[in-house]
Amino acid sequence: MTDISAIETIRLLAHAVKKRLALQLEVEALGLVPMQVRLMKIIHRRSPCTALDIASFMQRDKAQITRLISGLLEQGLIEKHPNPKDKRSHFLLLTPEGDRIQESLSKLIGQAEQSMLEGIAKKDMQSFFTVTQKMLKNLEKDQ
Amino acid sequence: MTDISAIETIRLLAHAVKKRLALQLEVEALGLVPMQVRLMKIIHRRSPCTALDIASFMQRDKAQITRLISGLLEQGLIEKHPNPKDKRSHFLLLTPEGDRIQESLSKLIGQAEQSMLEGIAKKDMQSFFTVTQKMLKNLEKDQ
DNA sequence: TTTTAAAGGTTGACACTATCAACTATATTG
DNA sequence: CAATATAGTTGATAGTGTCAACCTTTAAAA
Repeated sequence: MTDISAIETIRLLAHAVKKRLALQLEVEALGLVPMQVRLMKIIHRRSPCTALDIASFMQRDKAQITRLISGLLEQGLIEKHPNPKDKRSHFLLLTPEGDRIQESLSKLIGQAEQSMLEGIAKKDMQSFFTVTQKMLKNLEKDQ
Repeated sequence: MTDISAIETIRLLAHAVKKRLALQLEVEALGLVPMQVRLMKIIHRRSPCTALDIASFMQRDKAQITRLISGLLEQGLIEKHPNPKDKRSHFLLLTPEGDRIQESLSKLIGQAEQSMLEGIAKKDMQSFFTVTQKMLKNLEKDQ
């Protein structure tokens, strides 16, 4: 079927990415689900980082993020630190073990990304990011 | 958080699209789930169309597609016709009611897509399709 | 200063999405 | 003709996702 819409293209691409990375994660057998890996990346990159920050960035329900965080806490991959400015909230940080796993998975995901981008010119990727940021902005406005 | 990866961009975009369309679908109150709407579009566009065709196009498990099809059959939106060449298989077609709903939803989704693409130059969209097709091809090769 | 409203996070409940395995009937291959 | 593969179905289960209600804390309003 040729000539599919932008929306359908985005869906197919996202699903292909998801399957590709789920396969890899299964191979690593770390007992993590894909969403947890994403959280670890966010916690790694952003400091300080709260559940609300994550929910906001990923545009997900707080309930879902709370559950994913619980799982990571149980596995000793992250820890909670009190937020000095707000007793309700806590800062999330990777433990040494969490950091090690995050690094390792990041390498693998980076490789998968490189593979996905093979043969695509840098300027085309720049255009891709410009376009997708605009799409996101438009979708945000629609809400 | 700036400078996110292509993979994370794709995920965020797909989720934003999903939420946007799920909201709209809820407003229409048709008793359909988002995946069923996608199936109806595929059945509308492709003739003949089998469960396998859909599973293949969407890269999903046959079991999932079978269940989605069941739901659409129950709601009288599609019907099965025997495949003269293969007794195991059947051709799927929209009923008049299904066609009407498909047309109606297509208009709405088209509008949502137009809204999402507002302010994006035609040549940039062409580049977007070129890039995403290449990404899909690369991901396929990886499997 | 007190009252009211909102917010950060949690828990219960439930729906949607998704895959794997095993199965039956049919088609294909050797 | 026998063996193998396939189209679709069903059972089972996991992952994703949201809504509502709640508690404690913070912020805003009176």
